[in-house]
Amino acid sequence: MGRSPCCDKAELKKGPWTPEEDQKLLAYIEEHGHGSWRSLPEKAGLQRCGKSCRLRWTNYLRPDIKRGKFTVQEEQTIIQLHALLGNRWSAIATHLPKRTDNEIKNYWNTHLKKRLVKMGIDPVTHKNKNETLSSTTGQSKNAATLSHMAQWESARLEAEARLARESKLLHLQHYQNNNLNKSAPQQHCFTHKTSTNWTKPNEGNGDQQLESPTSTMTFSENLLMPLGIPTDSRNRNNNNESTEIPAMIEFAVSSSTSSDVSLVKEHEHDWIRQINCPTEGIGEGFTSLLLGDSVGRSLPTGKNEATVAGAGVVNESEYNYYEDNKNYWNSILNLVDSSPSDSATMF
DNA sequence: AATGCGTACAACCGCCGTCTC
DNA sequence: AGAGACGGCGGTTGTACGCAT
Repeated sequence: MGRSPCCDKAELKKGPWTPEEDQKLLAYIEEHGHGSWRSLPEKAGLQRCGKSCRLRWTNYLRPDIKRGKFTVQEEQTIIQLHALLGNRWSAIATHLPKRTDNEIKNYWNTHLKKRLVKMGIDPVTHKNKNETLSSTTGQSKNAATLSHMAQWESARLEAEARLARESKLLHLQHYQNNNLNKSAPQQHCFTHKTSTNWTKPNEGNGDQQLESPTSTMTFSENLLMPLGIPTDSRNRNNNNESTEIPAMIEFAVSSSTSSDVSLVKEHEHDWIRQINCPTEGIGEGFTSLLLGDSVGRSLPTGKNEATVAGAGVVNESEYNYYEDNKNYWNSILNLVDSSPSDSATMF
């Protein structure tokens, strides 16, 4: 019954990884793929638990990780997604290419959360704290709205997970069919072209030519497009103009099976309807988050230039970015709520 | 120069759903 | 069927670092 224990914890090393350990892990995965994490440390000559190896790989050594400062756009995305998903870092990370859930989580806790608090925004509800305190009757509605949003997003994630499983199976079958003649079964967890010049994630120019479809969810490349992980997030509209299609929209458009759609549809209208009512519920808080002083450093006021606490001056590109974001969320709402009679404009 | 404090982030911990035997 | 390992996830902690005093 069951399996043998993962590792003999008594002899395992803990704490920070040394460059030598990193090198061993990298070299092993480069050659063999990670395979079973449980057996990896022994094969790679590491005195580490498999779990520790996996974390080191996924959070630090993976070649497709972008490190360093988060851009304003990334910050906005995190805030927006956090408002929608809460502390579901892995889900948020799937919409931020090359960022790990751990990194996003850390960044939220050390930067964004504090920034929102300073601005008087509740980092949990994303509502202005004054509004939260003043509207006791609105609290239940807010909770209901959040609940509906959570239901909707849960349904979406459920469908996403199912699709991932199905696609993984398909991909595995495809891989097996194409590799019957190969002797050693290799993990296809990433594709790495430069086999000799590994650079540590903190090094290099951030545009390393390392191709890897590996996300924190370890999808194959076949999965990235339907799940909206931007292998190429550019899309064309009717006028053949390049437009940024939000990841969630891509997902909704291209990957939902009929059952998935119905699953999602069960929940979507309730909270969309509530979001459409701008005087109550999360819509208000969210709108104020995006329009008001919360992320004001990238938003213009009525004046030529706006300076916000610790933020600096808003320039034209930032204003355009705001406009993009406005369109982003309107697009999400319009797409999700596909009924032509309902125009889901919240900004 | 020494000390204290705050910040950032890598790494660990524990839980949970899934999978394997 | 069910025990137990695996892998993923979110929360928390430990520690290195920078800055102020």
